[in-house]
Amino acid sequence: MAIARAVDRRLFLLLERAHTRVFRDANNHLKSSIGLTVSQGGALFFLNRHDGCRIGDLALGIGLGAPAATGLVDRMAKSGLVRRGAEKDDARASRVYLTEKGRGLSGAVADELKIFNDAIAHGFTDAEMETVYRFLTGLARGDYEGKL
Amino acid sequence: MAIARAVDRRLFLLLERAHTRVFRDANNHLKSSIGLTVSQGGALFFLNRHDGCRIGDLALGIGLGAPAATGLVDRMAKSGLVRRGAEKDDARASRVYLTEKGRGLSGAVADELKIFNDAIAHGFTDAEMETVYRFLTGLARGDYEGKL
DNA sequence: CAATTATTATTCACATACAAAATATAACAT
DNA sequence: ATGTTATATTTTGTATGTGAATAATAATTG
Repeated sequence: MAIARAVDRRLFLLLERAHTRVFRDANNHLKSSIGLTVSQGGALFFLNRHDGCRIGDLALGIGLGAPAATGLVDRMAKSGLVRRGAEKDDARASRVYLTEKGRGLSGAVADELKIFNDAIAHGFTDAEMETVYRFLTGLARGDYEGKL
Repeated sequence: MAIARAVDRRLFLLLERAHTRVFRDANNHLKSSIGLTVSQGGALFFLNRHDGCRIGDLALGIGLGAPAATGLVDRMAKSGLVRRGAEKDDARASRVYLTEKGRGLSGAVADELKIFNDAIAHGFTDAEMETVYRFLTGLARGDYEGKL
């Protein structure tokens, strides 16, 4: 276990590096192909199947805090991808709707995501990717928190 | 492959979510335990074995672009973790040295990273973690770029 | 019904990262 | 030596995320 010990001290930092690199590349890729950032593309992808959801649902749905979702929607509204709408029965809430432009682009986002996903998974068997999915899903869900 | 197809369209977004969640928790954890952010902790961890390196080496070493490293060192210098030093033979370059405070904290950072790494890897066999490492290492190295 | 508590979203101050451009210096070539 | 090219870092402008505090409204409770 001598080698594993040296390595496991870097697992978290490795995740950071992997994310930084992939996020940077994906942003450049997406910006040049359809003119969107990764965050906005992800939001569009979510909204495509939850059009008209609340800001809070969007935040939950893509794993962000409320302030991040507010800002994201602001920027997306400014560039004409979505519009805000009021909630009939609750004046606190506000809903997010795709615009024509936003809906149009969401298809392209899905295509680009497919390309990126395929590239990332290349060289791994289905069984291996199953493990990777389980790992990432556990992280996204915060499964590790009980072990801290 | 019907299910896999639906899933693989989300691999990249899953990575985003995993990162957002882990980064947020790790930041809170590190801030309350030793008063540092994850980025600053990672830099400290690197500097502990590359004390006096150039800004560019730090950027490369932790996988950041040069502007990000500049800003990180600025903030760390402001909070007394590192100091900048000139490079004798090259007036363009500048070196980064740990302060007493910085060196003292770098040990605590390593300990906290160990805790986080163990929690994150919990529930996976060595063989499974081997796959995860290979996956993340490939991402950090940009192996996928040829497949785009 | 009035007072308290909960919810939904936003604002604020800050840290982080990027790309592109600017600065400064070094190295090289003519 | 001088003009060009390469290198190292910083500056600028934008996007993103956080936590804490605020506002506005809803729901509950006494």
